[in-house]
Amino acid sequence: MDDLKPIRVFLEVAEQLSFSGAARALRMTPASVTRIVAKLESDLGQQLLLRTTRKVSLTSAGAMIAARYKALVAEFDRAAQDISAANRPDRGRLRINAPLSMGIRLMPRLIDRFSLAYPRISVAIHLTDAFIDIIEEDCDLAIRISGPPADKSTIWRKICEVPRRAVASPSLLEHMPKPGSPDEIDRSLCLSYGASGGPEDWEFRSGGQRRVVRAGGRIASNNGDFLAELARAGGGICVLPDFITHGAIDRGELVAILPDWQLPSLWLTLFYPPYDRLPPLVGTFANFFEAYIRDLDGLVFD
Amino acid sequence: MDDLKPIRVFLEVAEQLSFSGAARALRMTPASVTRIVAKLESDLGQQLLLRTTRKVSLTSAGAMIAARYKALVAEFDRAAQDISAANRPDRGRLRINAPLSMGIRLMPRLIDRFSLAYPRISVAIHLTDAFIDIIEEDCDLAIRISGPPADKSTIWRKICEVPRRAVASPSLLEHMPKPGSPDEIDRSLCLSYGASGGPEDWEFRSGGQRRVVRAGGRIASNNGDFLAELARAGGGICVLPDFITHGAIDRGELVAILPDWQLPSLWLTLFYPPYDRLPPLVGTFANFFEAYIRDLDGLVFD
DNA sequence: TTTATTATTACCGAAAACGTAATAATCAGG
DNA sequence: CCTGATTATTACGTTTTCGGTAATAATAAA
Repeated sequence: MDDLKPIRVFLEVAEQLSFSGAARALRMTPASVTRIVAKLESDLGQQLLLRTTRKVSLTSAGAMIAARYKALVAEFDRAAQDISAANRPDRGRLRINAPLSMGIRLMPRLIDRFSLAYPRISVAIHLTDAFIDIIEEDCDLAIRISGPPADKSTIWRKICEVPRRAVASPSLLEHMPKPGSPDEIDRSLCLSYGASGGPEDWEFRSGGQRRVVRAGGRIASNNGDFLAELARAGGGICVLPDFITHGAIDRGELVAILPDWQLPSLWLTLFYPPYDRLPPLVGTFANFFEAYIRDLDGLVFD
Repeated sequence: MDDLKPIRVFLEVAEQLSFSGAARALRMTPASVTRIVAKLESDLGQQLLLRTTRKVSLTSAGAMIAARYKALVAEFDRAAQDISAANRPDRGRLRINAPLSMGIRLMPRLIDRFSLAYPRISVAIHLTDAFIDIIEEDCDLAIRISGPPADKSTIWRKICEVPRRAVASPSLLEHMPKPGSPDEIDRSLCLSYGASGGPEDWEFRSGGQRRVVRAGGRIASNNGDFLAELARAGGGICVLPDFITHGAIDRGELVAILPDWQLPSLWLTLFYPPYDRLPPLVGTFANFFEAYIRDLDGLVFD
């Protein structure tokens, strides 16, 4: 009832006005053609063809139905062809998810280049800092900046590391003793970053030493740019990726504190939904993305 | 590859974003849904759905393909509905074949009435006196006037008899002795009717007597009206159905000769192609046709 | 009349579809 | 943290369907 094959067989018979001719054209036996057309007629409840052993012709109903189905089958084939043609690495639609601060700095130029290189690929960018459920969200690929991923239900690909440093405004530093070690940091001044609004652990390392500062100040935000602005205004100390702070540092609006102590880098990672095999389009973007980042000079986006 | 069922299943899953939900909606087991969708993905060579045990979502390709196929399946269903709705006795298209002389007199008014009674049926009338091969010609029903049919490859239905008589013009009769018996007819004056142009046998009966006149005059035609006109002009004697000659007889332009001798009537017959079962539309017309002829007063069409 | 081709049917083996049951993974609630 | 419920999936056995071969009846050409 839902099979196009009997319809195709009938159309071939209707065109050739011969069962055996249709059988030859479709590489099947005349017996099959007979059976299939007979079943189609039975299913439709109307006679489509008039046959003697020597002549075949269409009934009125048969002619009408053939015309109708011919157009429909052609449309179906066109759709099937489009669908298989769409399964190519250089055309189609991509839904990309990226974090806000990084997305605003990096993605516009990157997507512009990508779109130039692959004009047949359309891209939808969704920017959010939420820890999205990559499979519930409708996206083909998510860009995240975080620590090494632990989630096993997703596939990820590390692109590069994202160095961070602790920064504060010069004005703030004037009013407090310049810390020589993490232990000397005033924790009430620490602006913590995170979705929960809870405290954040800053793990400083220098040589063999390791100091953890629990940054649970009065102010927290899930947005790095907000924290950077706050720090620039003298509101506290925060730990942020360099790509957020380097502009302010160059202009002297922010100063790196504890320059001899390193913080563990975050990872710039591509997350995939649990594909059985990667769609060609996603692979195309992933490769482009990796190459673009590699060619950047030290993750300085703007 | 030509089956719509996997597509329907996929569309249901895509809509509900649930395999088991789709299974319930389609009255099948979740196992079947899984298998069918998996096979569809394999056939298309692309992943359509992302699934964990708890969440299902569409890939980019899946969303595109679902949209495309949804429209196509809807069209297919519409076509199927149209086709089954067309299988009704009161709508559709009829191709009718009728002989010329009779068709011109009878059919216009008949078809007009028919069309009024069945406004949803469209009719194509093909007029010809040729002995058509009803199955090679594209027609659903043929009206013929002839002797009792012998063809066994067609189905026929006798509607009524068509009386004939021998006629000539009054002027012709003035110049020859009025025949009292068929034997006295001048055979060189006999105009024969027939497709072949060959002689025609006229079988006169009166009481128990029987006389056969081989009408093989100098002039023959396959058109009754032509012969009637020729006879009216004094060109000879011919045997024609009353419906052709009665007008001229009423006006005195033709005169029936040998009024005491009867010629065997022809049959007005409906011929069907070798249907396994009669299409409803054809039955509708056949019944209408028979009733129309029955209500006519002595086959006087005009 | 003979021969060849046609559409059809019966029969049989192969392939596909289906349902049942079992399994692993995930979420909700106590 | 644990239990129960629901999910998608897979394995297995059965049933159904499909397809080819061969035989049959009918027709056209030679």
